[in-house]
Amino acid sequence: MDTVSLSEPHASLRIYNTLSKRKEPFRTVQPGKVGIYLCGPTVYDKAHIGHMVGPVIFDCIKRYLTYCGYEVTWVVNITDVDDKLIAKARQRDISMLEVAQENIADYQENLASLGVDQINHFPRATQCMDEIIGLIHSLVEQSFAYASDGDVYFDVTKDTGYGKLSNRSVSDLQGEGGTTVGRKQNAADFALWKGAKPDEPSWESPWGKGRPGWHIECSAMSRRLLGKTFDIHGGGLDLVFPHHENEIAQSECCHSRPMATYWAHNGLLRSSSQTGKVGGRSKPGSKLNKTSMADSAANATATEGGKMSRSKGAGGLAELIARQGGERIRFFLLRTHYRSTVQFNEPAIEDAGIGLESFYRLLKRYQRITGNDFYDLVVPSTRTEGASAASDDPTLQAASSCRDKFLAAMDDDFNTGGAIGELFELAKLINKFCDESGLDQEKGDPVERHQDTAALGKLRQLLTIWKELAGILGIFCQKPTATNATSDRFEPLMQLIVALRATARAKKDFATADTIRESLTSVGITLEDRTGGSEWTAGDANSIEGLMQLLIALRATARANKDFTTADTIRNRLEELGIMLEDRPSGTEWVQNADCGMRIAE
RNA sequence: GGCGCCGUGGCCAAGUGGCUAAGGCAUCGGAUUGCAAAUCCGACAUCCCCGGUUCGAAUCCGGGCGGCGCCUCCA
Repeated sequence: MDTVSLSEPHASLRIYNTLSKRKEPFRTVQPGKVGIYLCGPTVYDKAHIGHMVGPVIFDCIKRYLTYCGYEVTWVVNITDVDDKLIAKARQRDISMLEVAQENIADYQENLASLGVDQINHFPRATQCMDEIIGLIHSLVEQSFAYASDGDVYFDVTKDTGYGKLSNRSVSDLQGEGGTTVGRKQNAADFALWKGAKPDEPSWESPWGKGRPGWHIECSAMSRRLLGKTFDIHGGGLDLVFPHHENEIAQSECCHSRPMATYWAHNGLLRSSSQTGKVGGRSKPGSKLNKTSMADSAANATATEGGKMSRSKGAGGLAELIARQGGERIRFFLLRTHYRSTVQFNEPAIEDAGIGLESFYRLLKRYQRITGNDFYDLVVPSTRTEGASAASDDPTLQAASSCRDKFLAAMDDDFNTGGAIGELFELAKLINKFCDESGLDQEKGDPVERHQDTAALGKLRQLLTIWKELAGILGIFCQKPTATNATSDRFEPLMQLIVALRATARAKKDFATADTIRESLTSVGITLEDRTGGSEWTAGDANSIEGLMQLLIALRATARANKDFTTADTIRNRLEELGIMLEDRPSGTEWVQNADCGMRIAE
């Protein structure tokens, strides 16, 4: 086999290679360019969370390589022809194409939800038939493959390197057979082309009508989009054998060149019992828990333990994302090194979400102090650009050290878990800086405000570093869109409640103030008193009813205390929002005008 | 049976030969707060067991115990 000369190694980046079973310095086929091929799904059914592990880590890998100055092309293939697709199409009485189309849409929506947006090409097997047939033809011509009764098989005995990826020998594999044993010359031979059975989707070929074997599409599509030799080939650990072993056999025998320099395999997800606790406090009166319970039937597979797979009924990724949010799931997956097995369960995702929330509070703090939006910060897009000049400021020095450690972790085979540790460290550093510089305090004195200018500049620098690093992981890149359908009502109601509470606090009526806060807590809203006023966390769809009940109760108390000013304030403010209160003997009910008197409450 | 992976505090999880074993969650103290929340400070592990190599090991080697993956479709 010909050798391919590679670029000089990157100064610090190392990647684990399944082929050599060790970490290697990173070199590329073409200087400054990287080609990545990741094996995507067979789209016979909806995606499950296991399908997201590879895309999420490779999304980070591409971001990181780009950040390191490489021009990266990333391909994720889609297998849209296979036995299971055919079976599914028959079962549903639609075409194979339709089955594929549906599940591709599902897959891509899920990717988008997890922030995976770096993929350049999604080639589909059915759209690459010419390349596939050409490749098989070449293998037959070179005697690496043989036609047999409408099928074409790859002859593993002709490939001297066969088994090098998965560390097996051809003789080890000769015990196997399978249903096609009669047509094969060796038990370990595998199909490149399968002759069509009646009523199966098929394509014309020199060997008659048929369809490609599973492995050949990847050899064909990677060659078309990335060349005969490209840099990184990825996929789940379960694809090492036979899929990737066979890809190597096909491509390398055909081209007499290495197929890929690095073979990177992500660990598999395991579902584990939901009863197994993974830290994480449950919020008081949390609606999260309620939802988890309600959906526990849908997650039956997650309670069984063992490997995730569609054949075991795993699925419902879209529902999981709806429940947990894509960012949490992404963050959850990145907490663990990509080659490790991840125990997957919802409490663990919620646990990851708690950490994420502390980051959001930091961003909010930045906004509160500076009046600027964190998402407007412009960050360095490359590693060299981000390298800060030496500073004698201890805080900036410490931040720079966090950045160095973060990058060192990423350099070490994309250790996102270690990198996230540094993100937490940096966040703590920034919070501490805010605490110590007293930036949260309101300054009336112009002299003090002037002193703050330097501190504010420093704060901006610190957040910029934080955003730069978070961006490598693909988190906190863009402002989350407020999706709360109730937010139109929610904000004004909260403002009213908080104003009522502020009045109570001003009058040292702490009993009322505390009642209000506790009531909000039980509806899932946390109130935080700041120097400039109270802040609150977003509620969910059910919060509105809770807020209304709280207001009704507050008004009732005020009326009982003959505090008609407060009672009327509540009613009048609500009226301005188009909400009418109706006092009935059975209690007060509320009606939303906008909905033509349709009662929302019970 | 063949090939391979893993076992770090209550839980999750970095670290793979040498400063005080990252970080997150949880817990317990303290600062702060009207009280909280948030934030900060502090406390909390000698790394499954045994043996070996070494001046020195969680980190290397051997053995054991335990968990898991692939060898059939699978990310």
